[in-house]
Amino acid sequence: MTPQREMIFRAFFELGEHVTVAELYRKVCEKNPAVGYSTVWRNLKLICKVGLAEEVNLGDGVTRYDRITRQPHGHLYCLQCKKLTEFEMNSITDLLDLAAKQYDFAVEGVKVEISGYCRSCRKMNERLAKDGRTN
Amino acid sequence: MTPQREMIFRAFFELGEHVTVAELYRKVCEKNPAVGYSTVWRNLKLICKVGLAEEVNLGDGVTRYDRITRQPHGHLYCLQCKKLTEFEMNSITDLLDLAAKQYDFAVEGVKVEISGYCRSCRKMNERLAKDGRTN
DNA sequence: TTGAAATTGAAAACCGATTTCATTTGACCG
DNA sequence: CGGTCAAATGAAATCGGTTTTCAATTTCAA
Repeated sequence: MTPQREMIFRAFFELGEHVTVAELYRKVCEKNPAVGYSTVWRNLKLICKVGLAEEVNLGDGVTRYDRITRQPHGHLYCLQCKKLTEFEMNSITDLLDLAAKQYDFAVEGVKVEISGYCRSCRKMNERLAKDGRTN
Repeated sequence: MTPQREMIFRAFFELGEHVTVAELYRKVCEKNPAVGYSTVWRNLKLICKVGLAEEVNLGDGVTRYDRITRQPHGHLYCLQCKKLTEFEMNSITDLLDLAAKQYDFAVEGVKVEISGYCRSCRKMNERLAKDGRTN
């Protein structure tokens, strides 16, 4: 266990969910600017390999890393502000397991992503639309 | 409507689901090798923009394009043979809509991916394991 | 303490996605 | 029919995140 590794692991768990390599790298640099980007990347991969996190891919070009929590959860991804919100998914996983069983498929992981528009972005859009009309 | 565009649209719908840009490009080149890769890419994007397909991201580095079908469906992704299988998802989307509603989230799209091991890969692994033991 | 194995940092390589730009083409209007 | 102009194309360059390379350093067990 090198000091870099310890620092990276700590920083990862201090940060919230959905961490990117760049974010973690920035965080680690605050403590020790000498740590290399590739070291951060490799240790993030390691965290996944030992089962403490998993990669999340939203198709926006960057890989995020999610702590693996006791509760399976899905993601609400706002297409406008890009914010990621989690929702609990207990009842849904049962259904998914059932679906997989029909194909004799051994489930390792489940990813559910709902994309759309969050409340605050919709409100903002409504306001902007109104302003637009009155001008 | 240019001949390239028509050819690309046709080819996309002739190919099965989960098409990559490279696959479509190859397919189009069979008919007309003069068509450029970027044209294929741009038209694939266009197909998405007009609502005939959507991007699928499995985190393996390449973007796939799925025809939008009447039925919402999820994906079974075999971690070993990389094969993608679809499963019908009517009852599940109801639950997901419900979950989104609790966050006052306006749903645009839903993606469900189950990763794991398909039947045939598991069978093969069993066979290999047995062979290993008897040697 | 010592040597093998693991880890690190900097830089380069990689690779799919996307953009640039000069050129061609299609659609529309008179 | 021309003429024109916006849209589309093809080749090549660029972009940006990911991953690898490699020499130097560090860890750790014996």
